[in-house]
Amino acid sequence: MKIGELAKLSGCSIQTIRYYEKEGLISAPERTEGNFRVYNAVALEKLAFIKNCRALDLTLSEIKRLISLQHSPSTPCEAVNEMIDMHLLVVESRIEDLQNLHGDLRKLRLKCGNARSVDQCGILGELSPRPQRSSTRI
Amino acid sequence: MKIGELAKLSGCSIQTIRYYEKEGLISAPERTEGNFRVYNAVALEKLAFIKNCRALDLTLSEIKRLISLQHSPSTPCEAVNEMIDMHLLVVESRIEDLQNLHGDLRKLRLKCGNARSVDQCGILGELSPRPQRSSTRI
DNA sequence: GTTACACTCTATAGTAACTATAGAGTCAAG
DNA sequence: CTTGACTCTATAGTTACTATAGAGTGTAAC
Ligand SMILES: [Zn+2]
Ligand SMILES: [Zn+2]
Ligand SMILES: [Zn+2]
Ligand SMILES: [Zn+2]
Repeated sequence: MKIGELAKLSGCSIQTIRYYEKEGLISAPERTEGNFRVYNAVALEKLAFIKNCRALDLTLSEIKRLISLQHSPSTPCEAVNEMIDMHLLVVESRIEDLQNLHGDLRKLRLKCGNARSVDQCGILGELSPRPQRSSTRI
Repeated sequence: MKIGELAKLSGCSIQTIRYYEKEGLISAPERTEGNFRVYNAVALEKLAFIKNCRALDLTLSEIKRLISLQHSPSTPCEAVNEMIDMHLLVVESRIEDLQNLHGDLRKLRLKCGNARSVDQCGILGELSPRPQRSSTRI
């Protein structure tokens, strides 16, 4: 099959497939006489693997590492476990950051009601630094 | 003050300050005879405003919009409220996505114990498409 | 006066993972 | 033989910076 069909079957765009090839995530396929790429079912599996990994938000370089690990099947798989563990930590800290952000945004949202003018806006007022509203200091 | 001092006081890097100027978030300051940028306290306040907004993950173009709103102080501030509301929705959906991802990663992590070889790795097995393990079909 | 040093200037390239073109070529059908 | 769908390469754009290179500025010591 040509790249268009592979794109449809895999759910990756044509440009993404060519990009993965350029980045070394999939191997360069055979070409027709007219220089068109020709793929087989194996290519589709490789793309599916990459898609699964991307759905877990693994980076392309992590995926590359996994692929290269697959090329030495008898080595221990510890590195895979570690990668997932690291990933879990990153995701957890991102969630925490976003939850803090969410709290900040909600507090900020409460600073302004409806139908004020820009210079009276509680939100903009909160975002602006306050040089002389220092009633808390003597 | 020159850009180095502003950078220290504001917590933005020198390059970031110049970048904000190029992007139109802060106005181009006066220059010395030797072509050095010269700032005053107002510039510091503008940077503080931008920093506050960035801490809430507002994009530079959203911040630009807020700044331009501040230039017409008597218009209603509805757009500000809407921006924050939109932002809350985006953050909420990102959190949800990440929590789903977290669940997926944890489930995946359980697929592999310790000290297997790469070709026996439960994680890699799960990430790979399974062409003939179709025991669920007839 | 010159030399060392810290600072600043512009312009450019890099980051991640694509997306979107431009302009040229391929190939089958009508 | 032309139309149209497809493909090719190469390049630029996305976001919010960061990191250079190479040149110039300004001040203080010697
Ligand atoms: Zn990772
Ligand atoms: Zn308001
Ligand atoms: Zn937003
Ligand atoms: Zn494993």
